[in-house]
Amino acid sequence: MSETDTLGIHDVESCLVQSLSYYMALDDNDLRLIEALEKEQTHFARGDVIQPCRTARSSLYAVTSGWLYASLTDADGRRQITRVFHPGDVVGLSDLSLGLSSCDLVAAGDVVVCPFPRQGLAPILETAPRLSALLFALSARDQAIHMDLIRAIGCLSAVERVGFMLLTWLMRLRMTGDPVETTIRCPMTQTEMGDLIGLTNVSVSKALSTLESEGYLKRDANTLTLLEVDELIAVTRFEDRYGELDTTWFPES
Amino acid sequence: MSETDTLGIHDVESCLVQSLSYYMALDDNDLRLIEALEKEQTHFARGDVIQPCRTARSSLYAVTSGWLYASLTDADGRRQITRVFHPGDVVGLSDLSLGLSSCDLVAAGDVVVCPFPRQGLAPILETAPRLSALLFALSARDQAIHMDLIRAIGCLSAVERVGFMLLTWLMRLRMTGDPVETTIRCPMTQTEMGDLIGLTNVSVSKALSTLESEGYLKRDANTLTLLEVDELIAVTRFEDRYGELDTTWFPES
DNA sequence: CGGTCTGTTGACACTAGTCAAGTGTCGTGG
DNA sequence: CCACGACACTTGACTAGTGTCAACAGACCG
Repeated sequence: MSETDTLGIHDVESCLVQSLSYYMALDDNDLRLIEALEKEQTHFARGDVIQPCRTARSSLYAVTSGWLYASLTDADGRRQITRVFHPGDVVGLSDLSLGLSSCDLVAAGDVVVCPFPRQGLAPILETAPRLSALLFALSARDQAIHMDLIRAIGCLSAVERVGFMLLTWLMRLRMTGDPVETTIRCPMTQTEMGDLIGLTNVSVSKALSTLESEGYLKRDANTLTLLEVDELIAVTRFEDRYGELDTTWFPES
Repeated sequence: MSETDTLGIHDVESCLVQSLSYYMALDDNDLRLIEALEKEQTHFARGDVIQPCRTARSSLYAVTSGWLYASLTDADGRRQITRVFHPGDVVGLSDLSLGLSSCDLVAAGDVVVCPFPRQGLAPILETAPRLSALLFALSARDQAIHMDLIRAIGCLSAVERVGFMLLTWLMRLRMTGDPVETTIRCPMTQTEMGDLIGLTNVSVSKALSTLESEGYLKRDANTLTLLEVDELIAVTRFEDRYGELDTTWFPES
């Protein structure tokens, strides 16, 4: 199931450093603080519950590789996925205010994460105002992403919702990868996709077929290639939240 | 439309102080920093747009009185309300990361807010680690609230969604008011309610009638009284996010 | 080889949307 | 004081988009 190792990470460029420095220059103190968060790595396999719902004082995680998601399952079996995380993301900011975690964290594929306790944030807040501001901004961006999802589920048709989901993933993957990429290697099943955007697996299947027949999409195994990105953006009224981060209000370094 | 005054706020207990000190003891430095955020008050009337979508370097607001909401209107007229704010809430944290604001901010009734610029956060981050942590935790709680809304729109029936919405408001109002209150004086129209939970005004009307006929609810003008709170919580699988805030990870004072 | 999981497709049901008519309230202006 | 329009809400008839159910195909694995 899972395995913990204590390998140093100094030989590889830290995924969290890469992700955070995308937005802001990090000084030596920032780097040391971030490194402290990533000193432990844990592996999970597809379907593993990384952290169950209602965990007390839940951990935070920096994602090193793979996809994972936060989900909530009702007593009657209905499941809602509220957020999908990719390498470089910080997981768990949304539960910081809660004594018990609000979601299951589930590995969507094979995953490597670096868990760290909430107390790991205290030294950052005390000694690194700019890094604190960056984490604050990332928490804010998570909110913007949630609001976009609310709009998608509340306002868009089934086909539009699926297109929206694919665009969200593409723009996120472009942030830490090739900025003109059009292909997504997606480890999630159609049932999981449906649980994310409020549809059944059947509707997802039909929507993907429709997108394909209308020329927006090419499929091959679990690889999805978007063919008409700009048009899809227009149809779904998609807004990219990953491209830029406003840092003008941050404290001076 | 709107009116700005420069009255001191020292004579009345600040709504923001009241709301923040509900969770954490504030020291003199904290109080001075918060006071600086509330030095200006602005009034708006029902329907006024407090701040339009795509505003550059959007302001933050502390809500003094009244309800307001964040909404997004599509070109084809569909509108999604993503969040409703009440007195004591901090508005705008979700747009901190964005150069242009993602939502319209609209007054749901007559409203008094204290606007302050994003730069107002910098001195807090630099000199008040515990207050920074509290704001961070509030941003996290906003996320938890968004995730609950996503679940409601994605998983619940029309009647359940309306019940969920009423419970959310009730628990929020209990936080800064009477903790056993069961009555909500709601300034929002049924169309606005529908835009919040992904329904039409017609469905909201029918759902409210159903809740009333099943004994969950009593209505009188725009006053709503919940009669079977515990049962409604069970039916909608509602989780209260307002009761407690985990402060155990905060830096030492 | 059989079992499990994922995805596809078709028939049908049902929830919520759409449309429309009508009521009640409020504010304005004659 | 009443007439009028604007707006919020209610109710019923009908429609349409997804959900539900079921059968089946293909991939993978023990």
